[in-house]
Amino acid sequence: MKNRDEQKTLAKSYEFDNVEEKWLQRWTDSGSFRATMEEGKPSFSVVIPPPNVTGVLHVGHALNNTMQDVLVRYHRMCGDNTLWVPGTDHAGIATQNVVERQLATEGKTRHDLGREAFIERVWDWRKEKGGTIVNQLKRMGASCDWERERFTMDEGLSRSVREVFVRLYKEGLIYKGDYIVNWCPRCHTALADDEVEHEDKKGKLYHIRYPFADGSGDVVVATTRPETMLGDTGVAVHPDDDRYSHLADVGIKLPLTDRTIPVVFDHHVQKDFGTGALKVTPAHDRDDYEIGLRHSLPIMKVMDEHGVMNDKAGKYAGLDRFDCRKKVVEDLESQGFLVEIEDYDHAVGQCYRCATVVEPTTSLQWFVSVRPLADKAVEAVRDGRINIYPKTWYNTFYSWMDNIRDWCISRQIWWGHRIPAWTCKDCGELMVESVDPDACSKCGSSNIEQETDVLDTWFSSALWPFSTMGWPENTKELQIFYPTSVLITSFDILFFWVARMMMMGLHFMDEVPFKDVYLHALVRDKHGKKMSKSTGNVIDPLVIMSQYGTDAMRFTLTAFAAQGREIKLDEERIEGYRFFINKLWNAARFAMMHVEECDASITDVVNSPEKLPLIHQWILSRTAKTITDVRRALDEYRFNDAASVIYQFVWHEFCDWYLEWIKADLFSKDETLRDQARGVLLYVLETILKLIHPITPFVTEEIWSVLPGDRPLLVTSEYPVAEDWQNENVENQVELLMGVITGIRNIRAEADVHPSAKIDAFILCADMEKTELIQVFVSAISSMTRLESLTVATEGEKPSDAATYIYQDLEIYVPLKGLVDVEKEREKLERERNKIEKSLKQINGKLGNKKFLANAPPEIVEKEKGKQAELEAKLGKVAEAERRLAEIG
RNA sequence: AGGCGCGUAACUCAGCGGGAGAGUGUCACCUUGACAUGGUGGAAGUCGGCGGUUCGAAACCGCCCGCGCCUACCA
Repeated sequence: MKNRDEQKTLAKSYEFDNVEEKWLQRWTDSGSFRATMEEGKPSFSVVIPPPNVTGVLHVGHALNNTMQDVLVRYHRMCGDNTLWVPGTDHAGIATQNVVERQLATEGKTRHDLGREAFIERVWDWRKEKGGTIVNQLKRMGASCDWERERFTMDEGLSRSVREVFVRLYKEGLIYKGDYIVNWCPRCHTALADDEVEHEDKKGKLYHIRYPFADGSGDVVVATTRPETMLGDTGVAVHPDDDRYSHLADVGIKLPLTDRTIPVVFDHHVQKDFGTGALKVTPAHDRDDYEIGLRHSLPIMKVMDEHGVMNDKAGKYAGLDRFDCRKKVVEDLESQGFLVEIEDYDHAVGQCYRCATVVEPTTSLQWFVSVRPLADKAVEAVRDGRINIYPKTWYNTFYSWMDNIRDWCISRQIWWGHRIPAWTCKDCGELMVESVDPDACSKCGSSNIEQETDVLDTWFSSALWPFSTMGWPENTKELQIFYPTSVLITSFDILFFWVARMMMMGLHFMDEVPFKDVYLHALVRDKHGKKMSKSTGNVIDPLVIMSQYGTDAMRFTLTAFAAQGREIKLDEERIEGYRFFINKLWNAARFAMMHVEECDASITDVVNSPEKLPLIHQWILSRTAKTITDVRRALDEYRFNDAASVIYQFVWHEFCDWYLEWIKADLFSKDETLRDQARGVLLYVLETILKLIHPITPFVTEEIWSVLPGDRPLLVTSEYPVAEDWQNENVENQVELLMGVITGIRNIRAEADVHPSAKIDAFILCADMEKTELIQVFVSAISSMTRLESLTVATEGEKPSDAATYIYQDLEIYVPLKGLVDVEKEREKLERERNKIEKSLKQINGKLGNKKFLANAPPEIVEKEKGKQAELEAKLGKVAEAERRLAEIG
């Protein structure tokens, strides 16, 4: 695998540029990301949330795909049949808008081209620009099976869409009807409820006087949209509202028109809002529409699809809806109907694609009856076939599903899956077929016409988990990889997408589309603000990757991905994690100095750890623990925990302690000691590389490639399995030695002893076992604390004129030959004593409390007693040191 | 209006019933045979407030104060 000429000394610091490019190429060339489908292996599959084909990688994508890639790489290394399906979404309105804008620069509209030519133009655009986001995902190292890339408009997926539509129609779950929908006057299309975004806006509330037809009085109504009054077909009041009970037979003379409209009684009206009277415009308001239905009020549309007033608006015809509003208000005022204008903040619905104010309007649309589908989805979540992480989303999910309305799936645009429905122009028969018909199925006429509407983009993405695997064919992929293992996506498309996948998957596959759903937070700036171009606080992952390297970005995102919290991303943190990558790099560089010429089999020494010196047993114990913790964290989607466990282990255990500790052995003339050190060192380094590879694939693969021996690529190596090496006794012993070392270093630092100055130290400890242990490690301790000599005894003369440090029941003394700053030393001891006394007081309080002794579990009581004894011993030592200090002073 | 979430060291956050933690920053000292993108040591917190449950609360419950987000048919 490795060529001789590739072997090189590792550079002094990690330079990612060439490394990243190189490995992207090799992973691809070696087919490492290709899904395997071997018999008898567990399978792990993920489908990517398909980014819009118009998309450009933003930090949300970066987070989402890092998380997926971490899991996918982890499971691939675990030996599972692993599939990650990549692809993009045709993004109906968004893509059409992009191409329309392009046409606009040529002074054309899509109507100039006509439907077919326009669609061709969109395909051209896609061929040219549609690969952008895919290439950016590749650059991140996303280990998708790129040969299986799908597009929601490609042939296979379009077939699935058509099949689903036809089946749902034949089952009676798709219907066509004239209903009120959200209409975008700019996009000229209907929008689903969740495609409308609500934003609080400052508006006005207009109070208008509606006189009775018989001139006997009037009623005042309030509205934020006075122009819609032209379409009013009634006034509604609450049936129990005494103020209006006499109006049953009185008509209303609608101002500015010559129409008379009835008063109806409806429970929907809030008695205490305004005057308790509501104007009813069934054609332009969802609630009014429903009131209208209940009372058989006529539906009168006064606007066209551009949001311009139509003939029904009388003299206002031709005015834009907002101009009309002004004019209507003027006229009402001049004719004395306007009572009052009040400032009023309220939520205004806007198109999620173009932010145009949405106009609720009745029109002929296609709908899915979602209730039966939604019930199945809810059931699957309730009985645990689908788990949602973090748990907090269950409530939101259920309440949304309980209130779900039929889904409007038709869109009056051109780019998308055209609805497979034909109408016979002769007999009016409606045909919905999976194969294009050429004649009417009823009268045989060939004078038939296909529906011009296309389907909501989310209709095709709802099928994504099975359509990408070849449905409706029963493919091997479906057998092995469906249901997928986990869906990782942002919470904001829980309903747009996740819920609909559940419905479609359960309905057509009779099985959930994924077993787990992990909903991650949105990435915000370091102050918690939404990133936006206008605020200028956008963190661009492409810039980050160039500046800090892809691994640093991936590690940062992984470390930030705690469940259920918004992610505040701070560029400084990315820099910090880049230092970590460099730290790992240098640790490897150091290791290479010692193992470069060795045979890879030197790691065999770990097979009998009990024969190894203590420090190696210690690092192997810690390694086993780390493997266990990382695996568990990844299995439970605790990405941040996985990252921090690794960070802590690599930096603070492997580098800070282990590498420093074994230097002596590595340079030793004793071959056994040296080879043991080399072997364990190489083993632990290999394990670390494997452990972190899913998070930081590039740097680990690079280091791996220069390690001794012929080795397959890291990306397809086996993920570490924890051996039975955890050893509490070993860890306690090393902990004690570390305490001693820290104590001596502390004395040196506090006493301002120059780091290179060699000094003597004494340790007194009554515990035989401990003193013996320390005896064995005198040389290691001395070299790590730069001692001239270290004397250990169970009892003996306490050196005078010495700085002191108390650790457990040990007294550590460093004689300073008149250099002891008595005052400083006294303060230090006092601080120490205060600290001990404080905790001791707490513990004594507990142990003196009968209720505590009676109620607390015995092991807790024991633990507290142990702590008490330890603290008392330590307090004794401190007191003694203080006494001696007083003698000197 | 309802729902959800968050307030822990200067900053960003972890911990979510048994001795207050990490990273960054900060201070002091240090180019010791991988790393100054480094090492060693230190300082730093009434865990938003008030009550309650408990032998024991940063954690559980209630209320309050601040801050986000989502949903909603008060026109």
